[in-house]
Amino acid sequence: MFSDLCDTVGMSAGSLRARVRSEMSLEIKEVARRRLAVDGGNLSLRAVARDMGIVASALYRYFPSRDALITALIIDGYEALGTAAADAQAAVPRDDLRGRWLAVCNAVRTWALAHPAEYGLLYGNPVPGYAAPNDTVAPATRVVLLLVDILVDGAERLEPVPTAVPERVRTDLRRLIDQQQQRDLPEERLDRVFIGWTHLFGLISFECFGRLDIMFEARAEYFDHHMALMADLAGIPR
Amino acid sequence: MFSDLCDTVGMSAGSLRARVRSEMSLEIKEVARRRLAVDGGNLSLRAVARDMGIVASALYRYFPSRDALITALIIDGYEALGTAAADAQAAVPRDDLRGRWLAVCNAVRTWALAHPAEYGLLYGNPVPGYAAPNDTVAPATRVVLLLVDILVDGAERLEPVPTAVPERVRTDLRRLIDQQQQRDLPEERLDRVFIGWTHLFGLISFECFGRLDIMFEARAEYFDHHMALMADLAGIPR
DNA sequence: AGCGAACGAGAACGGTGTTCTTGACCTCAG
DNA sequence: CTGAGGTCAAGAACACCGTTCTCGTTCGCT
Repeated sequence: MFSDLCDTVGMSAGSLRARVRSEMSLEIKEVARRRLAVDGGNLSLRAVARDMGIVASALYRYFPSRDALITALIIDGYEALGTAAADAQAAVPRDDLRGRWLAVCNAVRTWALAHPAEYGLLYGNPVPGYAAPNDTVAPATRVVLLLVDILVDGAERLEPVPTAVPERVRTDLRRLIDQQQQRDLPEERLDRVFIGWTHLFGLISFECFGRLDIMFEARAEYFDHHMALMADLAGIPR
Repeated sequence: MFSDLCDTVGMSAGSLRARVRSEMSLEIKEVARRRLAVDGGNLSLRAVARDMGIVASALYRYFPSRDALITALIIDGYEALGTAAADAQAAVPRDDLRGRWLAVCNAVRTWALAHPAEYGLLYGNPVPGYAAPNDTVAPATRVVLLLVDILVDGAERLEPVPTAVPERVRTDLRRLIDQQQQRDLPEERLDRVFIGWTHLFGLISFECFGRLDIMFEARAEYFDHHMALMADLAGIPR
């Protein structure tokens, strides 16, 4: 999206100017991520600029506003998270459905615990006054699509799942299936994916936001236990 | 906690001063809640003061800092949410276990959708630089305790639940059971309560933070569908 | 009746995001 | 090779923000 910006400003794509410009954008985001990790959710442009030995207004050459920078961080975050999950899954044999399911879940948890502030950006409170632009919805779907892939891949080996899904919910599911061109995915199976997806991020948010701190010590086992149950619900054989 | 403050400052408990003081505190919180509902997560003391026709520094007579005001709002929020859930459950016949379960879940969802900014305060990102004081943990447990109550009340009518719970998780559960003096609650049953509890807030956070907006239209049915499944998992008979 | 505490106003400090102007620099066309 | 135009960082400025402090005023209790 910011490469677009370069073009609109009238810089030829491969020019040296454009290269240092994009490197500068990368460094700004990198420093911002570090600040985010240190300070928590409130990102200060002036602090980022200070860390770079630069004045705050200079950042506006690269990002039109603080929200734009945050948006870029969010997109990068979704992509990093999606990549981490995809890589973890790729390391598991393709026919080990349960292994892939748990690998994805654990990768998401690991990434979230390693980048709590970024995770909060992605899955916590919407930033006030800030409406997530459409650019964020595509990267945001990567994790759930990974889960879908697992069930599509192993379709014939899955255990049957109850078909009782409320009619209007089934309609929504049908629409989503059509949008994603996954014609051979039954609604009740996608339903179970969404149940696992909801639970995955519900539990990680609880852990990441500190709600389990005083309750559970064996948080890794607790997480695996939950996600194994979700795999059961999705009909993934043991 | 702020009545304590009054005492420490040296005001006799029932005095007129103390009364107008506590009324003032109430009004500040009320105005702050309205601001929160309008502006979203970022609460501005100056805006609150402006709404009250008062100067910002005057607020410091009643709350020692912005964090303290937010803490008060959080505690009030937990209590309002807990009360809403308890009231909804009380309106259902005591032996209708599933009805009570769904009533609690729906009450939480309804409250969250009616007070999204407050819900974000309670269950979203931890406020940056702000560590939840211990005063908030007790009110925060009310909802899950309501769910526990349902299963304890109907213990003999519940369907059996798999006893396979990882050892270290079982230890955590055992400790929680002892802390809450619920000696007759099996670990695997409490486990299922926590699964439902996690899913409840996971799904509501998704909905409240807008993650379901473009995916599901039948959100109420979707929610009921999920929570009914959680009731199944907890062994609540149909 | 008078003392002292609580109060609200206001100024001040250091922080924030954002805008605008200014001057230096680089790149490319003539 | 020179000049024009675009890009850049800097800095001042503006309007906010939380917080602290000081200053009269007010008001309740003894």
